[in-house]
Amino acid sequence: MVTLEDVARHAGVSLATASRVLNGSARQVGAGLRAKVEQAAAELGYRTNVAAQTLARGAGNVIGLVVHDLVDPYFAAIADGAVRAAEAHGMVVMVGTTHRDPAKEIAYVSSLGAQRARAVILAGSRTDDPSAAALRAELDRYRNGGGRVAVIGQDLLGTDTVAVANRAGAAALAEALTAMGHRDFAVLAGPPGLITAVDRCEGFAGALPGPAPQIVHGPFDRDGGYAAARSIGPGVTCVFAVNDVMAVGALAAFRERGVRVPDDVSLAGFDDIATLRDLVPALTTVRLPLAELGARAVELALGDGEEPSVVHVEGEVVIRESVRAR
Amino acid sequence: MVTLEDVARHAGVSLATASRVLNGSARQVGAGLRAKVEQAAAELGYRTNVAAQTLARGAGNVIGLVVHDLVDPYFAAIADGAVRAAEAHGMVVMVGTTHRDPAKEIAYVSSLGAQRARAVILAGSRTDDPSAAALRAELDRYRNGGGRVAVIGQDLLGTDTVAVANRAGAAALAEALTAMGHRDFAVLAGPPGLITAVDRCEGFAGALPGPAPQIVHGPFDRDGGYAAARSIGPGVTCVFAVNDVMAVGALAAFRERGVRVPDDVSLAGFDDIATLRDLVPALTTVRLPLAELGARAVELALGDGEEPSVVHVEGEVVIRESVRAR
DNA sequence: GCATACTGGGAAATCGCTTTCCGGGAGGAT
DNA sequence: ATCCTCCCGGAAAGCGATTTCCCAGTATGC
Repeated sequence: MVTLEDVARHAGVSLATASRVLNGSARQVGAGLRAKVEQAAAELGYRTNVAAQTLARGAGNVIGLVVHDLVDPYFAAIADGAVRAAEAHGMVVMVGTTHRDPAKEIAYVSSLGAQRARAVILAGSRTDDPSAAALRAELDRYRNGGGRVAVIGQDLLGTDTVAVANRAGAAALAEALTAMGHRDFAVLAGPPGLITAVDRCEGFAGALPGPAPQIVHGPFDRDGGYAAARSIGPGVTCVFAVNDVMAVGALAAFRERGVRVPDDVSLAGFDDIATLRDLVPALTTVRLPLAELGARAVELALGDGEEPSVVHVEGEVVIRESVRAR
Repeated sequence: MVTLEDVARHAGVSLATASRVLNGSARQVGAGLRAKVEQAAAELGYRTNVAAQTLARGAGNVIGLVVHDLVDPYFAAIADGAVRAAEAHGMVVMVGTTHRDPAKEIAYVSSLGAQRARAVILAGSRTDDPSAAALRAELDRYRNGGGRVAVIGQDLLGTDTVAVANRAGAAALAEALTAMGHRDFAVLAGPPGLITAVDRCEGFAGALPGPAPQIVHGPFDRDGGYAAARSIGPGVTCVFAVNDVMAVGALAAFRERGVRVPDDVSLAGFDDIATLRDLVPALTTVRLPLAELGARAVELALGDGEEPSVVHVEGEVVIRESVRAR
């Protein structure tokens, strides 16, 4: 491998000068030497050793992104946004997938700390269980080492946050559905302890003028929606799944049982994942700018680093065929 | 940050011993000292500085994965498999997305080289255009620096490869469709220069006993399928899209124009992406073990490194509702 | 014309870890 | 008891950059 020293020798300058030319520095270098160094680097095919650079500088160019599941379109979209934004800043993204295991989330933060990652971004909502304390401890340690942390979702870790208006979005959806004549709702509410799920569920229920909705708990994924939909009691005219992948599962369950959407029951989700586009019927949902969430988190984490700041993002109700007025 | 030296001092041993205990080494360390070091590390909250380790060892624990688009379920599934496999080997994955720009692909390989990444995995098929030479040059340079390269798709870069039997899979599909009574086909063939697309198209066409299929070229993504489907001529009873996302687009186009699938025309894709599961009608396709592709590529790239080896993966025809016998 | 910046170049000290090499002590064979 | 191995601990030389000083040369202010 060609090292900086090789380049310097080849160009007939000192190591310091070569470094200043090739890897950016506050100091200026004269045009003549600068050209010589650049040419030498090109001829030799020099490539910076990022590990050495990271060691010397004390900070790397890696941004860590921790998601639950890359196959879930929700996280895929966020990751996409994050990768693009990182790229624009000359950073590169390392992804970890936890598959909803809090221990793995902690392990990833720890590993990213070891990498001296510039920032870590946590996507995917937290539960309120005891492992949260351990995660917080790990994050604190990471930050004490000079790292930055940004969270996508709820503002509860005391860090930079891209906060999603889950309650408001769900409430707006509830109002829209009510305005279309629905009164008897079921909510596929996800896991009882998952903050995002709880917020959406409560936001929705709180905005309902009529009777309290039927609440069905279950996993936060497609199969969770599928299972939950099968245990909805009678008399419901409209079902709200707290995220789109659950709604997709619910739709499959309805289809299998011969329940027609929207003729027999209306259905709405939350997130507006890309794959909804080709679903029949098209799914009513609350649109979130997913790629933007990822990108904003990156910007935040790369920001100047004063007080932890919170960016608020709102959802927009999108009514599609899966809901019919009563 | 607490360094290894801090730990060594705290434990009253030398740097070398601490290193051997904490970061794995061929050499043994006596039980007494080992315990002291471990305790000191725990008390101080020591965390290895990976950058320093990489520098000293000359090889890091990063695997680079370059895909076209994380939002495409095909790549998401591959990435998921790769991340899991990497994790099992104590490695971590850095993803880059090219959005089908060959220049970006090269840039990522270069950047991964600078990271001293242990291996880079290229997913997403290549074109046969001139930039291929530049990519090859960059890959060679990377390998000369001691890196490993694995490619998912076609065996044409002279590296470790997870080769997909595109021709055979498409041929098997053609036979299955023919056996169901179809004779008049259209192929949504993707871009003319894209190897994967060409292989699937030719494999399909070559296995057809009847007249040559109608070939419609277009982009390799959902919208490409949508557009291509709209320009299919009359008389066709069955359409083969060279990948699933294109088939999904085609389905949307048909639906909009009132063409019923499978009543008016049958439709098949290739890949068996996860999102097909909730499509109506369920899509006939050739199943590829996508996550496994990613995982196998990682194994290959981490293998002992003799001759470049090629793993062959076959597709399996899966007939679903979107195809009807004639 | 002289003191005072200011500019750009280079020598050398880090950064935190791995690993080679050296050496002392324990154990086995003769 | 002597000699040879092993075995394991430590000192120190890198790994490839960045950055702080130090310095000479030139520009600036009066």
